[in-house]
Amino acid sequence: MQVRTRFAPSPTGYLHIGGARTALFSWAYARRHGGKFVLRIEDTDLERSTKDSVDAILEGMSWLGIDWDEGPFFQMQRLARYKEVTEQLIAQGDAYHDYMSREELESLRQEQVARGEKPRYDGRWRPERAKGKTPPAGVKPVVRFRTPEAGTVGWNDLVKGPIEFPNAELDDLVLLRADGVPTYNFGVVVDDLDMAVTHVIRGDDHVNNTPRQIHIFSALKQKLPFFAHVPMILGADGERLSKRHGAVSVIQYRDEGYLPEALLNYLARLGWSHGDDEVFSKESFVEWFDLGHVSRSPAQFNPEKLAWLNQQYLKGADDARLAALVEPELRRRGAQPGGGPDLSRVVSLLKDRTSTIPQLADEAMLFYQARIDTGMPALPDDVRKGLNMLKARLVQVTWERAAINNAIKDVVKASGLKMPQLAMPLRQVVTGRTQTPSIDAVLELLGRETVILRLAHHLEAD
RNA sequence: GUCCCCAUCGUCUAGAGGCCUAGGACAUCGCCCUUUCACGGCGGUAACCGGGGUUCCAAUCCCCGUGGGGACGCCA
Repeated sequence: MQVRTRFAPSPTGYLHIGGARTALFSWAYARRHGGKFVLRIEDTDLERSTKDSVDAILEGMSWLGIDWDEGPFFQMQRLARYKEVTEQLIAQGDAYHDYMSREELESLRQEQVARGEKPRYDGRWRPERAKGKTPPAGVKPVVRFRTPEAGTVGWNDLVKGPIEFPNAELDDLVLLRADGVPTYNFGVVVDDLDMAVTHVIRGDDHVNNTPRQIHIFSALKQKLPFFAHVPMILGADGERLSKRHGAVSVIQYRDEGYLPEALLNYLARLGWSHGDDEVFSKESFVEWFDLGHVSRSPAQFNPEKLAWLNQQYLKGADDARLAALVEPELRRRGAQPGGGPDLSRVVSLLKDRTSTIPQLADEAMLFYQARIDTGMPALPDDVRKGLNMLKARLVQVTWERAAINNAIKDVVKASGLKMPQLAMPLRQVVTGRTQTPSIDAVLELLGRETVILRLAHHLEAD
């Protein structure tokens, strides 16, 4: 049997973290088993579905590197098919027309809730109950599924194990709205069947839909796919992930300077594990992925760990690639990266000190600022003297790190200053900062001209 | 309210009855490295929700409680 999985988002917003992880697991399962991964857009919510959302979802997936083999298919282009299946179900007696108005339904629900019952359709238009009733004029009916009333439905969930529902808990769900658009539970079943999906891997929030879908599969006399329900991702406070938790959109992480491989690794590791492995490639993930090691309980999103992972990937990333990501950030900060030292070398020096691209850009700014504000009080005389000595030495020295370092050490010796007494003011005068990489490396990259200029400027002004 | 699911350090997790004095990672604390800050290295604090069973033996199996999450739409 060829494994076929799918990701079926509804285009009502960006691709969020939870959806991305579901997609990732589904994708990985297909890849792991040499199967196919299908993308299907569930756009039957006419009110909320947008083209922009479709684009945003595809963009998010592409950025993460989750590729699909078939699709995207759009449910709204398959209406004829849903109608056809509906008619078959009606003919079989497994579905029927329901003429209840929304208002009637609403008041029924209110009564039920008031009585402490589960709100549900009461089956008043079921064929066996509607005998002799004449449909009200002018009402366009919906089509409802005739759910079995006795017994139980269950399945062996590949993540959660056996799950069972009493049929008495289920009511007759709407399959087709009056306008001929299918509802979620119906569209899913028809599509998963038509697209030959073998493994339905989806979010935990669909567990309650599964029994309804199983009934439809059965009425259609089709074999069930395997179901695997992966737990939700919660915010750092344990609440359901939402906008107020900061970034929840995949694209937002791109824009905030995370590397796609880092987010992918983080998401893979959230709710799934492979022993003690923490940092692993996409290839390893595909090779190792299995549903048996997916956690059964919800996981809290932890931004600190994501940041750490991003730093790991930053450290190992190619300098030219990082330079290309940092450059626009520098421009945004008003710098002209073309004028200063080679950005790749700057990035190489700084990349293991930061955890995101914008932070890297912040650090890199010192190499491209036209003017620096040292914010220093007046220098003591001996330090002034030392810096002047150093300036004189630096004018002549071979411009490379070791020689610069020797010059600094010589001045320390000659001036009687301690290393920190000279090095700290030097750092601050030249970079405007108290924390930088090794000062000799910074000076080398900055270039003789800039260093002398900045030294001279400060020593005169002081 | 009803139904479904879940429960190991603050967080992500390892753990399939004896390998557990419960392991790893993030975070946190301390030390080392160092001209600063990082990086890195070493070490520390920190968990099996509670109660009953089953068993020679339970973090692992069963039951009850508690807590958390999810679902009850002509949304998906």
